[in-house]
Amino acid sequence: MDRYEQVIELAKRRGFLWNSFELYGGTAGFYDYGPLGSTLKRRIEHIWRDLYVIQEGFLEIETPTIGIEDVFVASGHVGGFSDPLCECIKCSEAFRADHLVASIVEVPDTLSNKELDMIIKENGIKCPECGGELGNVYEFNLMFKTTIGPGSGRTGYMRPETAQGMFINFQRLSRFYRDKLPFGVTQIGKSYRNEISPRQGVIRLREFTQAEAEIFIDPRDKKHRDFERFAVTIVNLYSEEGQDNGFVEQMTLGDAVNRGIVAHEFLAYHIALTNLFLQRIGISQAKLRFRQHKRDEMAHYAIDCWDAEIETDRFGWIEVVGIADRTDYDVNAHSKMSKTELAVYVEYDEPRIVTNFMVKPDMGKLGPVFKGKAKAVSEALKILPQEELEKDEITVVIDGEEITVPPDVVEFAEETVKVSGETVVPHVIEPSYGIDRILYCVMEHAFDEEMVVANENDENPEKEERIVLRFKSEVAPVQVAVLPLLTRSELMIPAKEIVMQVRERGLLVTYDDSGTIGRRYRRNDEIGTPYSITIDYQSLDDETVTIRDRDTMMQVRAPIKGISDLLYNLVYKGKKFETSGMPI
RNA sequence: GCGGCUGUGGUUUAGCGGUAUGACAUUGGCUUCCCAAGCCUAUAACCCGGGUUCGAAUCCCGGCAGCCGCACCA
Repeated sequence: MDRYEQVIELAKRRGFLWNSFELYGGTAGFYDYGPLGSTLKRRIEHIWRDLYVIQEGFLEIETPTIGIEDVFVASGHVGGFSDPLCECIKCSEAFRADHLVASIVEVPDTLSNKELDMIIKENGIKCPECGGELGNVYEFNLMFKTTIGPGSGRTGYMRPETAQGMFINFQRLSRFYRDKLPFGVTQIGKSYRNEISPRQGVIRLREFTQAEAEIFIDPRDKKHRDFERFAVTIVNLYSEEGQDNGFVEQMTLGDAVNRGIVAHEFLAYHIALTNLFLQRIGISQAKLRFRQHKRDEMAHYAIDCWDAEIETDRFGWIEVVGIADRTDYDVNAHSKMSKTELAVYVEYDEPRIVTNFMVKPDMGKLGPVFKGKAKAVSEALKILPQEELEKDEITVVIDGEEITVPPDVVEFAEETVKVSGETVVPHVIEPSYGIDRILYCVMEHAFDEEMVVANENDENPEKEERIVLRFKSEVAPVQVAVLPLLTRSELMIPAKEIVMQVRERGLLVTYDDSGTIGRRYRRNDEIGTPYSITIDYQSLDDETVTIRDRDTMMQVRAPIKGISDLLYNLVYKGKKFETSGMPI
């Protein structure tokens, strides 16, 4: 059994996650989160919210998981979120049609399917595997399609990313932030991709949870005002150059920006923030790196893109976060599709005096002469240069028709105006997290087996295996277990009182009196409960209980009074276990 | 989507033509019991559908799912 199997087996058995629809045989690409998995996921999301929503001030929104067709036409997903596939008639092998013609055409990804078909036939391209005839090129789109409303309805798609919901709300969000760049917005929610053949369990799902931030910044200034905070943070950078030459560099983000490895401060700041988040939830530094997208794999609209990658036992390095500079691509795309200006007016520090050449067609005269074409004529006049307008006869071309305009219908002059700012289409920095993958990595990195002495009092102590999930206490689903040493009412009653007290403090606590104390400790080790409270007969004499630390199995004794505050500080405030009571 | 291997209680595993073996876990109980102890008790399984057969978990076909390889992963 490899580590993946061990983790998945534990996850299934102890209620973290399992394949969906098991009752009916299951379907690949869908997973259920059980009671502990859901809680773990919420805690990871909660820390994400703390960093992005509370600390950074990128407030959260929620938009539908179904989108209308226009949205994804504009975003390019209807046309582009698909690949032209081509199957061999003989051996049924499927190939990317654009890859097949790559040696013949320079820009194969711009061709239509018909063009691809033609090129394949004309050049007699055969199946690279068996040499058989190739079938027609077809598109496989990875979006789930649906119908909105009854009957033929209106086409809708399950969103393939939460991002579009934020872009299309640009105007309202910009107004919410009083039209000041930079501003950010976040969304945590489900996205959907109809993967051809999802494998690798929770690593590649058809329905998955994303946590995304879209940060709208001034394209002319990609410095970050708080960059100092992370300038000395050291991360593992796997740059384009590093990938070509096979090295990963540890360096400060300040150096990375200065040396031009990371495009700019804003992107570097968000690499640091991702680094901080992943370590806070328990990803080990040694198994975390940031890989730069190589020029040819980067989406055409991005300037620079870094993936946070986590090393796993079975799958190697997997991508869990993408941090991209998406430029103004999306905002422009939606602006064009919706015919709405999506931009921010940015005032200059000092107003500028600008001399402009102004053209004012007289619509009162143009209207009666040109009737329906008047508007087109006026637009054409506006873009004419001064020397054309100074001629005795002005000619413009409307729909290929040459039209002569008398000079008296248009006034023009040079005007000096005060310009106090300009409209700017913001660029977007996007950290995009795959929460499900991250959750799996947190479980795998927390998973540990160790050999411990079974019975300390035994003369020849035997070692036995202990499975423990070493979760950071902040993400552990169950935070405290309360265990009466024996199933005796004199111990059970005070134990239940402690449960109530700890619950009041907002901690997730379980009560367990079934089986021996050792078994109950191990049960809690296996689900990663960081602290266990045990009530014994001494508790009845002096109002104290023992607290056991999951990782070291050490115990201290502390008073029942104030135990909930103590536990809260242990779980959330980094209080040291050794200073939490009398050592035993 | 293609090829190979696989599918038995919650988990893991034996059986491979006559309704199923064991382990761990789980339930209830006993025991002043601090690291999966012991004793008693109870619950629980042949992936789904079709075929062959007197009889199928076992053989055959199809489906679904998992693993490995190929392809795919904007």
